[in-house]
Formats: sequence, structure tokens, C-alpha cells
Amino acid sequence: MERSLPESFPSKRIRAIEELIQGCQFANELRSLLHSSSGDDGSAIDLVLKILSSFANSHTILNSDDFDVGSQLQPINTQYGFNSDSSEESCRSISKLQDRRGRYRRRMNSQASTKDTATLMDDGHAWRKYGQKLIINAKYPRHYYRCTHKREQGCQAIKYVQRIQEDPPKYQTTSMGRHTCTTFPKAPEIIFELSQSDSRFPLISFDNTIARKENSFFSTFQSTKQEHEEDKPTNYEIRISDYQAPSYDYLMSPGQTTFNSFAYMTVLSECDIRDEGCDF
DNA sequence: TGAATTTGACCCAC
DNA sequence: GTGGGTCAAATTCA
Repeated sequence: MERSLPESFPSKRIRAIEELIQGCQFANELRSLLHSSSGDDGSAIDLVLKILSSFANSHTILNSDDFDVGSQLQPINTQYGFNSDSSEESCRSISKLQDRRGRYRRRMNSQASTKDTATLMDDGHAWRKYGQKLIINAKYPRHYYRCTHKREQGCQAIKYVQRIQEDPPKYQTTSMGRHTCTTFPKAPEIIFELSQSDSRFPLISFDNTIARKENSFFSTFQSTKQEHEEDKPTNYEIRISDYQAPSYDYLMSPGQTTFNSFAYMTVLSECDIRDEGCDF
């Protein structure tokens, strides 16, 4: 049985809990990285577990005054656990505590990043649309997406996509929150062709079986649930022939006219692209 | 039939 | 009070 926060729960406290949740998720990410990289860095993993324990302690203290979470939270050392298997569950427990059905929390957009692109492009993650809204003084509606893995993995990543220009088409994508999910989807088949509209920019089509709906220019952008978690590639090296993802089109830079015939390519995550200043 | 999308209502920051 | 972000029931799709 889930508990929810009382109406009177102070918003600052809720924010503090949110921060704890995020920190908790980051620590879990770090733990996963440590596990996958060195494989035997016990002291570093111990440190991560201590961090997780601090989050748990802070959370309990925050709740101790006017909200009895004792019935839900067990004693710190057992509830949040000092073993690697239970730490992710610990974060989820905290998330559940502040997840409130029928009541949403508006995010601060201080960490939002906005990109204007000529095409709608895949960032490698699975998104689920949760809303659409007409915006004042905007010609086109804004589309709201959250990570498909929000529920099962508590991933907080969301993005808003809005067409801002008709001809040439221009889309504005605002991303908020980091992906804390561990799922990396497969890529689609790649069909390489010249763009009819501009031969200087070869068009790469990521084709698959997802039908494009008529009268919906966002249809090719909407992701469907990805269910290939167990065989996700490492180091983002993805075999093209195995790629299965929604259909997207990309434009290549002028001069880049052919693919290496090897059926491998390295795909940069959105973060990598941003870090390297690559601007689509 | 389960999952994704649509859409109207609700809620909150400004 | 208003605009925009989110929720969730209804609808659509595969």
C-alpha cells in the first residue's frame, strides 16, 4: 500500500526530497559504472553505498517531524540497505513516497536545454507522449514527452517538442532532467539516400515497421516502447542490422556521402553530442 | 488485450 | 487570474 504526502507537506521539503531522489539515482548510476568498468573496485562501491545511506538518513530526518513515515520506512540500515542489490530499490521507495497520484509537481526549468533543429531526430531514448498543448502566440501545439521508463525505473527525463517554423521546417526541443534509466534502445535499419529537397545533404532514413499516421507531422517522432533491454550494446557501439527503433530521418553533413561498408557504427548519446559541441 | 496516444481537466508558478 | 505543465480516463492501435 502506498502512502502519499499530506496536503500540508511544505513545498521546500518536497523539493529537498526530490533532490535526494535525484542524488540517489546519480549514486546508483555511479555504482553501475563502477561495476561495469573496473569490476573490482570495492572501496569505491562502498563509498557509493555510504552516499546512498546518507540520502536515506536525510530523507528520514526530513520526514520525521510531521509526517509519520515510520510505517513505510524500515530502520535505515535495513530499509536502504548496505548491499548493492537494495540500493536501487531504496531510491524507488523514496520516489514512491513522494509520487502522488492525481497531483503533479511543476518542475523548475533552470536545467532545461533547448535545441532548434530542422528535423525531428532520435536521441536514442524511448519517449512516451503524455500531453499536447496549444501555446499562446504559437502557431503549432507543444508536445510533451517523458521517458518510457519513468514508471519502472523512475527516470525523470522529459522533453517538450514544438514546431516553430513551417518552411523550412524547424523544431524546438526542450530537454529537462537526466536519463537515469539503464535501457538503451536499439537503432533502426538505415536507408541511405539523397535528400530530394537538398542534394547537398544526404538523407539517412531509419526505417522500420512503424506506420506513419496521416495528418500528424509528429508521428514519425513518437517512440514506441522499446523492449530490448537485455541485449543492449556496450559503449554505444550498435550493429546497424540489429537496429529496431522508430523511424527517423537524419541529414548528413556536406561531404559525408558514404558509410563505411562495415555494419558497425558508433552512436553518440545525446550527452556526448552536446559535450562535443555537435549541433544538429 | 495490453500498451500508447489523445484530450479535457486539474493544478501551480508567475 | 492566466498560461502552461501534468494527470488520468477514454480512445486507438497493434
